[in-house]
Amino acid sequence: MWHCQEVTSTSAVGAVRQGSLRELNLALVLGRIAAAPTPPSRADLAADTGLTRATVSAVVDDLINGRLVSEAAPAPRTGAGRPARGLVLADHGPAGLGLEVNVDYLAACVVDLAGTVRHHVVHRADLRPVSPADALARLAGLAAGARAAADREGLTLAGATLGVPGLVGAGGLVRLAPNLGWRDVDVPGLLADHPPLAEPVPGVPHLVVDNEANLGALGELHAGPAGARSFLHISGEVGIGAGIVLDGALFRGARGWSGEIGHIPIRPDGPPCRCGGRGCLERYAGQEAILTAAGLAGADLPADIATNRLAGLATAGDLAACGALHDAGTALGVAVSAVVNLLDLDTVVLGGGYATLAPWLRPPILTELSRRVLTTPWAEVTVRPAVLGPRSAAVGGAGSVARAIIARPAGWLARSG
Amino acid sequence: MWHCQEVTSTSAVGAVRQGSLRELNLALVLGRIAAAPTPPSRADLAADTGLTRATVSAVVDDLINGRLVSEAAPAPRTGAGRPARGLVLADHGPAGLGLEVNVDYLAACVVDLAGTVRHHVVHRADLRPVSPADALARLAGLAAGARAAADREGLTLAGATLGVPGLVGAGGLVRLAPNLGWRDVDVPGLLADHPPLAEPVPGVPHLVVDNEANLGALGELHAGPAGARSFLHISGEVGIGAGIVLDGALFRGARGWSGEIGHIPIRPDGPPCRCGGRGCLERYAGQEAILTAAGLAGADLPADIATNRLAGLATAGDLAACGALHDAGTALGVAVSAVVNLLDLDTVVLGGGYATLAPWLRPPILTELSRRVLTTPWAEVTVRPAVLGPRSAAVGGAGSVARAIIARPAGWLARSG
DNA sequence: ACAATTTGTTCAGTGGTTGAATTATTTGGC
DNA sequence: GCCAAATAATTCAACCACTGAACAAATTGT
Repeated sequence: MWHCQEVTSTSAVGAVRQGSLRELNLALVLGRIAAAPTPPSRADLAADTGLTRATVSAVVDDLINGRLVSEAAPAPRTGAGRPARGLVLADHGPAGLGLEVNVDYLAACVVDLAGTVRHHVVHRADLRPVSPADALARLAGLAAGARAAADREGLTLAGATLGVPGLVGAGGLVRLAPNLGWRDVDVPGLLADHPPLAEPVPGVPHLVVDNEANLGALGELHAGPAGARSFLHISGEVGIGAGIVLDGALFRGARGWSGEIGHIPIRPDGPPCRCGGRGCLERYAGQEAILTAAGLAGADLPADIATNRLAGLATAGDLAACGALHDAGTALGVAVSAVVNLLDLDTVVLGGGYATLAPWLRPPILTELSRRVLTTPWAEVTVRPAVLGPRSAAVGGAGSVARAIIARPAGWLARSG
Repeated sequence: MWHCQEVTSTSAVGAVRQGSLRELNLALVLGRIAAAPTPPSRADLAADTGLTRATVSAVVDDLINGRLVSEAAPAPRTGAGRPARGLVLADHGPAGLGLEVNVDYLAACVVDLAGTVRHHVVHRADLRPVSPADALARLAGLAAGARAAADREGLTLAGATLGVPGLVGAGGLVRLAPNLGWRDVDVPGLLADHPPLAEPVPGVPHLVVDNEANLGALGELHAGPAGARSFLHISGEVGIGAGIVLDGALFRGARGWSGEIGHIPIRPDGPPCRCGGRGCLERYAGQEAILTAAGLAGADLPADIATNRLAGLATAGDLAACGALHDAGTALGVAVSAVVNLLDLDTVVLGGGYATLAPWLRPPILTELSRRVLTTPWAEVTVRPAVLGPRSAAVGGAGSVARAIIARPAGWLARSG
């Protein structure tokens, strides 16, 4: 008579008109095709979704005609019966364009519906002395190349996402990117001079500008293990950012500025931080702090080179390097303990520069977690490096465009008939 | 050509069958009636939702027949035309039962669809020496009284929610309620001996057991200002818990154990905490810490009496009391800064015992926030006491049952025809 | 009294799902 | 080699819920 069960709060969706039924079922079926480990048949989908086979057939026809799905060999089966036709996401339909501006490189990539990276270019350059307009002009060049590559592959770019290392406000305005030296840069305005980078598709924004750590988290969500629905993705660059994925969706906060984990207070009376606070995490686990403690501060190397050298020293057993990483990991562990106590996450992903340094950061983080997290006796917390490695923002951004189409295929289908 | 806009991740809803259309529109229309500041007419709802007036009429007929909605005087209007008939949530339909077991009281209340508290009983008793079975037996007595009250008012109890000050696992198992002395208590099992407290309604669980701070947050969500969609509700009792509301939904975490803000590390090398960590917030801002600092530790008073006395001393300008509250507020401010940096929340609600102490806690919290939150220059953070006051969990739990029916009215309508 | 206006209902029409029957294509037994 | 069994996919009449327009109802203002 008594039993307990959660009521998942039905998110108040808008008006449900007549045609919404088809829209919803297109999204439902396409989502199942995307999530299936092997190419499902129409019959599998009918059994899986609860729709009738007739409806699934009609829906799948629409998806195939719209170049979102194509037929392939199904999962092998034994026994009698007409063989199934497997359904997979099309490799010749829409694709997402991912862009990234960071302190010492530009990147562009193209990701198709299945999440496969079909094109990826990284252009190394120190962007700090370059004006935002010039940096974005160079980026537009990379984007044009990516578009040509997409055309060659038979893909249609349906939207673009740009990652920047900073706070992004409404309308793509970059409020503050301290390590790039940007302040109140109107990115869409500056990119408007260049030819548009994607076809207009209803429901998919032409250009989204987002924090680099957020996009890294999205990349991890789609490229990482399928079960990971809630996790913290920490991006250790010059600053420390974090993308928070809750229940399979990026959580952006009231104004889109969530994830500023670098300024969580570790020691309230610690050394002052440029943010105005004291004892922020960045002062203990930021790139500068780690390199200084490891004795690599004077070299003034590009970030990725310095990180690799640090990893090399630590592998060789260098005491200063190991000590620096241990201390940084301990500080990270204190901050992550706060986050896990607050949000009850079961997974923490080390991304950005931390992806390379994960072997040394992980043990002290786990030590602090086991010491400070209340629920440790009942539940493990997994700490692992990002599967996409240190430069995941562009891929994550491009993937998020592809996922937007999978989440709402009706927009793409309405594009041109 | 370039513009920026978020793609809200369409949460993958289950199968969308034929009848789902009606289910969704029932929820849509009922939700608008619940959210409207004044009783809307059918025509208002049609304009508001985008459905046709014909559809709205049909949907409203179902809702009225199912005793979820009733007609009332509409908002006054000037000008010509047939007068509208206003629609309000029924005061004679389903209602939620809210229960709470806390350290020094039991509570039961009945909340109707509109969120009105129709019955509320608080039974003061020190529950620490009482066995869980006895405590729940007493609670069942209060619940029976609440059910009788609901019958007298013409209400039908559609579900119950029980709040406890501790970690709740799957199936309503209370893993740990330290201040109550409970460990691995099977609450639904112990309550099964007593007559069921609510009618079975599809889609509404008979009994949900949840953390008291979570329920307080839900109460705040529904009783507080309509605009508050994301906030942190801090419940300061013997321990310090928090309920996190994100985008209008309670965030429970991977295992339902989110909100353990009391064990966020404030000073990593601070005094040891009973959780095994060091320098946890609870050691600086927990009830015991505050009362000790204020010189009220020896009195061994019930929590609410002690809190009121402390507030009295602070009002009178007592230096020890003011200093204790200032220090506690500062520690809270450090922890809240971490949370706001991480989640970018725009509102923090002081609940539980903190509701009474808010006038003294607020200033030091704001000071720390302005110092430590990166986005302070662009965005204010509101810190305010809970509108439901210090004993909000039972009301919040009962309200969540009512909201579950509003979110999915089809279950209630299918109940008996 | 009557036009204007707004609300709410009725009703034929339509889009999309349903469920059963039908066709298509393979395996396995005789 | 042929046929029964089995599974996949399609076709089609029925049905459900929404749509849009016409209509009835109830009030205000001239």
